[in-house]
Formats: sequence, structure tokens, C-alpha cells
Amino acid sequence: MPEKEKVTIYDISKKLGISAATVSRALNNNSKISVKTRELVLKTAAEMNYKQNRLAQALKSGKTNNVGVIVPYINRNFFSSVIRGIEEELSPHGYHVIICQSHEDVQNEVKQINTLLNTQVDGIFMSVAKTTQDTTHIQKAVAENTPLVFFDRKKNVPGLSSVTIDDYRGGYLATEHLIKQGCKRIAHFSGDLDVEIYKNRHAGYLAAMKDYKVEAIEKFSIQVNSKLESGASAVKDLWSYDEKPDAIFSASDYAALGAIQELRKMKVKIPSEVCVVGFSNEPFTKYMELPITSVDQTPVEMGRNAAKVFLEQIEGSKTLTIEKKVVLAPELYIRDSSNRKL
Amino acid sequence: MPEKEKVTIYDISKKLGISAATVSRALNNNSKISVKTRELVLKTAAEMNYKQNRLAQALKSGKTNNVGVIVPYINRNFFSSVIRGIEEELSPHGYHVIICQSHEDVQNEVKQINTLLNTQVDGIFMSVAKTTQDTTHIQKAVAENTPLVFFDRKKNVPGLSSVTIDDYRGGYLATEHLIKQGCKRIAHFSGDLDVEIYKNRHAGYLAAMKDYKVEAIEKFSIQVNSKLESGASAVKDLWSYDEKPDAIFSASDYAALGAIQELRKMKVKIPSEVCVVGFSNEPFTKYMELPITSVDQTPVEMGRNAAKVFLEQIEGSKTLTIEKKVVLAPELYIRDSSNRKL
DNA sequence: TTAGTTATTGTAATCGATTGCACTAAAGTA
DNA sequence: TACTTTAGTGCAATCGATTACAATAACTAA
Repeated sequence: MPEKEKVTIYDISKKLGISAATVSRALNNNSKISVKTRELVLKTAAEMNYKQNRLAQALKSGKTNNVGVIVPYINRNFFSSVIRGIEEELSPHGYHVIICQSHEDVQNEVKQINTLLNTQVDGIFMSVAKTTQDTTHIQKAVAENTPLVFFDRKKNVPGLSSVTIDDYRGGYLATEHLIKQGCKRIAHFSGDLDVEIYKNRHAGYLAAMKDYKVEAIEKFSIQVNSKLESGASAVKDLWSYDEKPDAIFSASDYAALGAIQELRKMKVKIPSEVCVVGFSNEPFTKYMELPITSVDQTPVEMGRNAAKVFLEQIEGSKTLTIEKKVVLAPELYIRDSSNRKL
Repeated sequence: MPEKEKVTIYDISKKLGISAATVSRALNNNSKISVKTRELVLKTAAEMNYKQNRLAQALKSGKTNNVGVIVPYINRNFFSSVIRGIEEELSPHGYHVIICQSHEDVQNEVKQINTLLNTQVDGIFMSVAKTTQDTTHIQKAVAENTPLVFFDRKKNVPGLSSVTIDDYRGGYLATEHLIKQGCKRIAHFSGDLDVEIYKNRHAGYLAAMKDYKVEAIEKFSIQVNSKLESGASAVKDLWSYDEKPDAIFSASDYAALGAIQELRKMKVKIPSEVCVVGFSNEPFTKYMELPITSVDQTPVEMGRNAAKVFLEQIEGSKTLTIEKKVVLAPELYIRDSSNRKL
């Protein structure tokens, strides 16, 4: 087995009969080094296949060029897309992205933050677990002076930046679209209203209803979770009423799909009798035989923006803490499930 | 702004009036330390909120507890699921997972491998880009003694382990299933046959045809890429023949979906007239109104297994290079697109 | 010729943890 | 009593790169 023969600046310095300090300076383009020496060093380094030991450098500088990303689950399209955005924005700057999963559990979140801080990441990106209430673990990052940027699911912690989409606007757009399709009795499948994003989507829905003077029937707002069955059973509930909805705006694509499947079973015609709009623009929505209208959260853009905020904080003057709240505009993709082609 | 007041073993040693070496040994449960001292140190360390500096430790030990994963794109369900498996298996062992994207480009792959080796990762997991032919960049990892484990898309490099699924078997299973549904003229949408996985799926298809004495018509084997349009246009080609297929086994779910959409346009009934089977078990396949039969690649399991292979190599005796080829069994999920409910 | 600059390089400390070797004191053995 | 163990600690080097400060040489100005 060939031994890992690592070339260090000492090897170079020995070979050239100069000090390691000089080698280091030459490699770092320090202006105090004569052109001749610099070139000699660079040439020799290349010849000897020298590779800088990032660990030693990190130890000395306190900068690892690693960032951590904490998401509930990495194999959810939304999250992996955000991570993609982060990676693509940060990679050219020499950063590596470390991923952690919280499994939607605060305990894990605490652990992950701790180990990330321990490994001295230069920054942390996170989308908090749905159940997270207490933020002491997050404040720890602030206390240790590690930039932390929230994306999508944030918490209000002083000094911390966030990148989100305008969920309120997303809810408004979806609802407005349904109203313009002629729908009058629009139901809303909301997520857990204690979670900010769902609260905002709900608020957007209500606002649009109000603006267009459409009555928002209270029992038409149903809390569901992000599962097909949940959407299906919500439909069953709704259709047990005398007055039935003529549209559903679901804060979850999965619940929207479940609803559509249930409606089909009930022979309800979509979109002529009922229009359906989802949220998240999951890949499957556009592949359906009846493609589903959905609100896109521009996850890759979200990741890119979060990365940019991080870079600004890192490169900005250290004494000035920038708290930045970036809010991206959601985009409504109108598809057959709600398009009556007026 | 509160300063990052990092507590080191020196702080502890000063406070207790003992040497840093003793502190270090106490913290590492070294047997040469008296119980009294050890407990005192541990207690004090906890009080002072001491956190080990992983960088310093990494520099000294040459072990970073970081591994790198290189995939074409992180936001593809298959890859993010494999990464999930890797993360979940490795996290309890104290490893962090760094992700890199090759964007299906060898140049990037080379760069990624280099920077990963540079940051001294303890291991690399990778699924090579489709176009990768040359493997010198991969051999570099071998030369530097960094364990590298392939998953799904591998290259034959001596000394390197891999975890794949039995694509041949996957192709066989899918084809056999179609034959058992009574199909006689089974077409195959293959990927690029220079890529091992597609070659194997194709071989499995041919083998099943042969075993069951069903004629494999040559022009029924069409090379497609993983896009809807590609599947659709392949269908158009096939249906221009006098003798039309009564089944399609596609090595890609996307092409299978494209085919289904095209067939529907042509009013061809599925599965009664034509059965369709895809490959990868993409999430959307089960959500369709006509759910698509597909071969599952058990990506999370693949990730877990790759991680296990890595752990064995790391923990196994250093002098013994283990080259391990793990082949997982694919699973056929039979759904409506091919289920004639005989 | 001498003091003062400037350009270039070297010395040594530092980042924080680990560990081989040496040393001390207490305990055990003859 | 004299000598060997052994348990427990400390010293100092090490991992590799960086950098404040010192030192030297070369050169300029007076």
C-alpha cells in the first residue's frame, strides 16, 4: 500500500535551503517576497505536488471553510434543492457543505448544532423542526459568534438573518387565482397554524377572500398534515356538509393530491366542479395526468440567497452584525387542476 | 458582541495547577490517570464548558471525521436518498457528511476529489458522472490512501469497493413480470449502453426474454435519455412499425411516464393493450392516477451499506485493503401500469 | 565613510490536543 | 535496609501553516 507521502512547506524549504516562513509567504503571494523566490517556490511546490494542509491552516486561522446545513430530512425535494442552491453558491468561494438531519426533532437539532459548533464550522444554515419552540440551542451559535441563517422555517432570534418566501403572498396568489376562476366557496387545507409558514399561507388566503369580498366559511378551513390520506379525509369531511366547496387551496401538495384522488373517486369533476391548488410545486404535481396547480417556493434560489447572506456576514466587518431578512416572491404555476381556461 | 471564549485544556490545567498532558489524558480516559484526578478534570471541564477543538485533534491525529459524497446532483431523489442513508449510518459514529455535486461533469469530479483530499476527509463516496471514462482522479484517492466507495455508478478501479444494485436482476424481474402478464412483444427503453447500469438492465431484459423463449425484436430496443420527451418520441417511433409492442420496459421512470402520456394521447389502453414498467421507483410513479410499476433501487439501503463498507475499511486493520463489492437486490413494485390482475 | 532606508529572509511563537519519554514517590520484595 | 516495581504526572516535541518581530544585506543619501 503506497504511503500517504504528504509534502509540507518544510519539505519545500529543505529542498530549496530556505525557511518555511519564506515558503509560506511565497505561496500566499505575500508582497514582501522577491519575485525570484516566489517563482522558485511556486515552481518547486508544483513539482513536488505540494498540497496545502487545510487542517493546519484552519487551526491557525480559526476558519475551516466548512458550513453546516441542518434540515429535517435531506431527501425531501424542497430541502435537497435548497442545499443545492447553497452548495452552488458557496462552492466557488471554497466552502464545503456539511449536511445534518434533524428528523423533525428538537433533540437532534440541539445535538447537530453542538457538533457543528464543535467542528468549528464557519456558518450554519437551518430550517427548524416543526416542533421546535425553545431556541436556546440556536442562541448558542450566536453566543459563539457563528453566523446562522434560517431558511424557510425560521425562529425569531435577535441578530439572526433569514431567507424565506412570502408565504402570505403565496396564499394570497393561490386564493386570488381561484377566485378569478369563478370559485366562490374556497376551502383551505392549512398545516399546523403554530408554524409560521402555515399561519402566513392561511393569512394570505383570508386576506384574498376579504379583498375580493368572498365569504371565508370557517368550517372550510381544515388543518391537515402533509399526507395523501389527510387530504382525502379532509375532502370526506367537507363533502359531508350541505354546502360543498367549489375549490380547495391546500398548503400541501400531498394533501392536494389526496384530495384530488378522493374527489375523483366521488366522481367530482376537476376543475369544472372543483378547482384544486397545492403548495410547494413538488415534482409530481406537473407529472400528473391532471397536473396540479401549485405555488413554487423557488428552493434553489432560496439556498443561493441564504448563501449570499452568509457571505455578506462573513466578509462584512466583523464588528457589525447584519441582521437581514430576505423574502422571496413565490410563483404560482397554473395547471389543469384549477385552470378552467376561461 | 460576545467574544468566542474558547476553553482549552490549558485553561483547565492552569485552573487546577496540573499539566495539560494530564488534562488531555483524563479527558481521553487514559488508564494511567488516577481516578481522583480524572474526576476532578471531568468535573472542571464540564463546569468550564470545555469543548474539544476538533481541528487541533484532527491535525494531530490526521483524522477529521469528515467524509465526502460526490453525486451528479444532490436534489435528485435517488441521490439525496442515498446520502440520507450514508448520513444516518455514519452520524452515530461521529462522522460528518460533506456533499459535492459533479453536475455530471468529469472536470468537476476531478476538482471535487482534489478539494476533498485536500481537506483530509477520512473517506469518499461517489457515483460517477455518466461521461466519466478516465479514472486517474479516482486513483489519486487510492494513492493517498483515502478509502473510496462507489455507489450505483461505479468504475472498475482495483482496490475500490462498491455498493450497487443488481441491475441485471432488476431488468430481469421487470421483463419476467411483463412476460407473466402475457406480453409477447416487449420493447425496452435503455439508457446509454456504455454506462454499466444501463448495460446490465438491458442484459437482464435480454436474459429474461431468452429464458422464457420470447423473441427480443431488435428494433424494439431503443436508446432514450431520462426525459419525458424522449420516452414519448420513442413511442412514436415504435408505433410507426407494423408490428407494435404490447409492453414497454423502460430503464427510466421519466421515459416511462413520457411513453404513457404519449400512449394515452394515442388512445392506447394501459395496461390492457400495453403494459409499462419503469425503473427507479421515483416518488411520482406511485402518485399517478395510473400508478407506474417500477424497480426500486433501495437508495437509502444503498447509502447505509456504502457507509458500512467504509466503516469496515476504516476500522479494519490498516495493512489489509478490503475490496468489497456489495450488490443489493432490487425490488419490483407492481402497480396499475402493468397489472392486468390476471 | 556613515547613518538611514528598504527589501528580503529567518527565528520562534502560536493555534489546541496528543503522546513518548523521563521523573518522582509510594508500594512491594528480598 | 536496600532495591525493584509501578502508578501517576510533567516536559517537550509534534501535527503544518502562519506571522510578529528580528536580523541581515544591499542600497541611498549626505
